[in-house]
Amino acid sequence: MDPHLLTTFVTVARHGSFSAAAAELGYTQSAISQQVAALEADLGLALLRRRPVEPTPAGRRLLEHAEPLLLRLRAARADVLRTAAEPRHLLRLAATPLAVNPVVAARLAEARARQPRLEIRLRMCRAERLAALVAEGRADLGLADGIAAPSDPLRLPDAGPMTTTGVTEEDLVVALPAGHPLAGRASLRLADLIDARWLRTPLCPPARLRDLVGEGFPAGLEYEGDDVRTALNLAAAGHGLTLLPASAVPAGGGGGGGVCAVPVAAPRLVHRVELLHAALPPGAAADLVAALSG
Amino acid sequence: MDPHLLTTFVTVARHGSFSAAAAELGYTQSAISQQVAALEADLGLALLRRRPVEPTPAGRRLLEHAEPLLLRLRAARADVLRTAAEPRHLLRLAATPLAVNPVVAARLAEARARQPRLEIRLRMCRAERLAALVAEGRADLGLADGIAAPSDPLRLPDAGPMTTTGVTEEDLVVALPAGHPLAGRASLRLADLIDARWLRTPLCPPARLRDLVGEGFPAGLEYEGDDVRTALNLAAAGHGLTLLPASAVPAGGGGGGGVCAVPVAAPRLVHRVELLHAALPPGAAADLVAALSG
DNA sequence: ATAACTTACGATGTACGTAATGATA
DNA sequence: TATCATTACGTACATCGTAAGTTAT
Repeated sequence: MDPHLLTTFVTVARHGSFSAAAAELGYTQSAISQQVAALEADLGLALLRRRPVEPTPAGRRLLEHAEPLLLRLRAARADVLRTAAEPRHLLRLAATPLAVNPVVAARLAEARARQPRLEIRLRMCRAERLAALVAEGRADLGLADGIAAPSDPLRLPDAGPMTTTGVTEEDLVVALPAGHPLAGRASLRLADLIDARWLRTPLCPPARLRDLVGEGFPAGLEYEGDDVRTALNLAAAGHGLTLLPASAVPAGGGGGGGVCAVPVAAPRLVHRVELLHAALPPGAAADLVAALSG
Repeated sequence: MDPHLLTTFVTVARHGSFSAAAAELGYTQSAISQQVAALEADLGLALLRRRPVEPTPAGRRLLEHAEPLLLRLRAARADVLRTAAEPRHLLRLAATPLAVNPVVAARLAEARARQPRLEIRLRMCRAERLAALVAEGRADLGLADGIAAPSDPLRLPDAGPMTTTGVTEEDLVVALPAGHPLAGRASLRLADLIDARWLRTPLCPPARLRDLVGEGFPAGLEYEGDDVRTALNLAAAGHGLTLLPASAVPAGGGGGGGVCAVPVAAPRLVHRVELLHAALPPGAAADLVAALSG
């Protein structure tokens, strides 16, 4: 169960090919073959069926363990290295697209006003990768957004010991095309929309949507990008509805061809932003955490 | 961050000695020295200060990560191997001393009555080790007991993905010596006992007691064993109070020199028993789980 | 026939043990 | 000075690459 072999195994399984894994990892096909063989010999059972390359049941089991295990290993390494790190004036912040709402942006501004030497590099990433990024120390702070019941924490993937703090909670709205029968309502229940078409976009993770709206919700268009205006334009054009924080939808829904934001009354849901970080590097990080936590 | 080196490092830190670690792991002193040096070189920082051998701050950090990491690694290995295991007729059960209460014992009997071929080997262990034992596959099922709010899960150490099921909940009582001023009461509040002396015993983990009773509770006698009758005898003799499940304290508190069990009315607490298991080996395990879950 | 994994084998590097050296109480 | 960790060095083993072999499409 050498992590080296585990990495190779995971890569082979992901590519479904020994040669592709070899290319990615910078080994020869032969070395990969030997490494997989060594892992199988160590465990005493076959992990991959060849030609086509696909995991056996035992292999599938191992895959479920290997990824989080390797993540924790990298996280531990990063954490130990942080104890000896230089104080940083540059903080690397990772955020999901909807996490930097007006409140968060304002608090970042306050922090920078108080600490002129503080530099911030903000980088966007998807929610699934955010926790890993922070755990591995490739970002100092993470801002994740998601949909939750009021005061409930977000369900983030477990990437080892990390601190999470609630930052903001705001109303959740459904973005409806201006001409939609429910547009203009003061609020609505998700149950009213059970047959509606939904926009599939990482802005509102499909997994979460399935929880909220039910299993077989009819899929509208799938938008793989994470630009809010694009999503709004698609919603306005009737490609499907989408759930967004109120602040992401421009006010004055009267304009022609726009979208209309209707708050979700039931179930009680909010759009929540959370700050997550591992052990903080010495320097300005602690101040920024305090500023963001409000 | 080779697990091999990590194991060595943890062992050295535990013994506070390279030579003792060498003896335990079956290496020479020299090999241990080289392994620790290799780990330090890999991370680029000192992990141990020598003579006396004790961890540096970075080393302490690494120790916090290493133990759970190695546990998860062993757990993953055990889980994968289980997928290819033979069906077992012998189930290895691990339990904390108070987990096998009358209800649990009865359910075990039912299961054995239904499945005559089923063999059970029951082994006692402390709560801290139980989760690790199950995760590593050294026990098939674990029965843990502890104190919790009604319907709340126990706070067990995280040892990787595991299923936990509530089995029983019963009243929590304070075992008081028969002559105690509060003996004979129908119920009491823990706050009434804030100045009482408590028996320190693994039967009622001191950490939990500290949560419940407050920080500086005066320590009575410390009993390192886990025999309930011994603890009751000590309580009867006035060495200190202890929290126990109602079924562990014999009824009829009138007898001379015995203990009197008084239920805890506030805070609302119960003695809870939970069943935990990883992926079940094929065979009788699933039936036993069903029987225990009731 | 060909793309893809496996096996054979030689070169390189890593890891351990023995033994000598160095440091500390 | 005795104990304990480190360093030096030789050996054994593990790992990788090249190249030949095998197998499924």
